[in-house]
Amino acid sequence: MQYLKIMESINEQIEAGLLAPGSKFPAERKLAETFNTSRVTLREALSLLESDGKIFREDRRGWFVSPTALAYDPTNTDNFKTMAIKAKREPRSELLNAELLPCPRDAAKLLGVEAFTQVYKLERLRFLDNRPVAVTINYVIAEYFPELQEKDFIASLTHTYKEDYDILYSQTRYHIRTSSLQGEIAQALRATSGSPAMLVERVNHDQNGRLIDCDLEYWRHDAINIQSVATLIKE
Amino acid sequence: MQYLKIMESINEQIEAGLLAPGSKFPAERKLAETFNTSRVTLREALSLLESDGKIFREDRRGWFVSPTALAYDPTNTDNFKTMAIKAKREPRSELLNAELLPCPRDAAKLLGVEAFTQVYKLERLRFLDNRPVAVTINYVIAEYFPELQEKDFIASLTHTYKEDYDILYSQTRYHIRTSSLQGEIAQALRATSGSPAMLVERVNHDQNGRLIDCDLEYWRHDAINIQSVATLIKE
DNA sequence: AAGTGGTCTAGACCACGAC
DNA sequence: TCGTGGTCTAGACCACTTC
Repeated sequence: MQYLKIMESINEQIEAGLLAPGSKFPAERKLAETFNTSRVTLREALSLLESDGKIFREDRRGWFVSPTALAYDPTNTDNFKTMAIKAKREPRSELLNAELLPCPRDAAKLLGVEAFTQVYKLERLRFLDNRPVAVTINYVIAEYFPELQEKDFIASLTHTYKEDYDILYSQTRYHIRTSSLQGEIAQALRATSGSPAMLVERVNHDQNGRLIDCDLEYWRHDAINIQSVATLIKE
Repeated sequence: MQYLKIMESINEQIEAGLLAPGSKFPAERKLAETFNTSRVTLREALSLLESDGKIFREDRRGWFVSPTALAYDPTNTDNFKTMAIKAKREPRSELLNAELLPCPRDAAKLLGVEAFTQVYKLERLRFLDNRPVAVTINYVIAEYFPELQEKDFIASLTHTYKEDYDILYSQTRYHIRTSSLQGEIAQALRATSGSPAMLVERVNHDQNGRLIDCDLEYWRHDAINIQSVATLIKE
C-alpha cells in the first residue's frame, strides 16, 4: 500500500515541523513525481490526511497544512470573537446574508415553532487568521426581538441580546455530527463540494426558559476541537 | 460533475427508504455500469456519501446503508449498554485486551501522571445490532482499584467502580474531534485503514476530585450523534 | 499564457471474502 | 473457486487560479 507510506512520510514532515501550519504543498504532479507514483495514488494519500484533519484543501488552490484546531466549548456562551482571542487567534466575520422570513422547514423542526412563524436568518462567515473556517446560520424568533434588523449584525448576537433586549442564554441543547460541505457553504469556505465537515447545531433558551434561537454551524472539520467539562449529577 | 449526480441519486434512494438501513449495495462494477461511469468515479461518489455518514464500508465486504446514529451524551455516566437499550438498539461488547502496564505516553498526557505509573488498559469492541461501531480504550489508574484484574471486564466499568470500590464519576472533561481509523482499531471495526472516525476522549474524576481514569473512544463516525444539554452560568 | 487542481477513462493485478 | 473490493497506472481534457 503505497498511499499509506506516502501518508506517513508527509505526516512525519508535518510533525517534525518541516511544514509550517498554513503552508502550501507543491503541485500534485510534482509531489506524485517525488513519491514516484501516479497522481491518483498521491491524491488518495492526501485525502486520508485531509479526513484526519492534518491537511486541508482549498478548491482549485491546492493543499495546505492545517493550523492548530480551535478549542470550542459548546456549553460556553462566549461568542466567536472572544473565543478566538482567548486562543490567541485573529478572528474576523463577514455577514453573508440577513433576512426576515417565514421559518423554513429545517429550522422549524429545531425551534419547534409552527409554520409561518417569522424568523430572522443570519448567515455569517467566520475567519481565523484569515482562513475561512465556518459558516454559521442563526434563526432567531422575530417576536422576541423587535427591530432586530436595525442592529449591527456583525456584532455578537449574544451581546445584542443582552444590551438591547436584556435577554441571556441560560440553556443550550447541542448536537454535533460529521457532515459534508455542499453548494454555497462549501464555496464560502473555499472548499470543494463534499469536503468533510463538523456540524454543530444548537438550540438556545433564555433566562425565562423561552426558546429564542438556534444555530447551525458548519465548520471545516480540522479547524475545530470540541471540548468541555461536565459536572455529573450524583445518583 | 457526474459524481455529484450519482451521490444525489443514491441519496434519494436512501431517503425514500428504498434502501433499508444496514442493507448492502450491489458490486461496484455493477453500480458503475448502472450509472454508466467508471469505477473510479463511482467510488468518488461513494466516498463522499461515506464522509457524510450516509453509507459505510466494511473492508473487502462492500458498501452498506448506515443505520440511524446513536445519540451519545458525553456528560452522561450511562454505560454503553444502558445507552443502547434506551435507544432500543441491541448492544454487545467484546473484550479485546486487558492488561496492567506502565502508563504509555499518550495516556500519561491525558491522566497527568508520572512515568511508570501503573495503569490498567482495557480495550473493548462495541457492537450495535451486531455492527461493530466503536473501539473504546480505558486507562485506569491502578492504585485506586486494587485487584481490578479479577473483575469482570465485560461488565460496565461504572458499575464495577460503584459496587466494588464505592467510586462514582463526578466530573468529566471531554474532547471530540474527527480522526481516522488505522491498524488494529480499523481491523476490529472491519474498516479500511483511513476511514473517517470520531474520536471521543474523556478524563474522569471521582466524587473526591481525584482523576481516576480516561477513555479513548474511536467511533465509526456515522454511528454516533453527539448531543447534550448544558445549563449555562448566568453572568 | 502557463500551470494547477478537478474530474474522468479504461484498463490492470492481487488478495481476500463468500460460497 | 469465483467474484469482489483494494490498489494502482498512465494517460486525458477542462476550467480556474496565478502570474
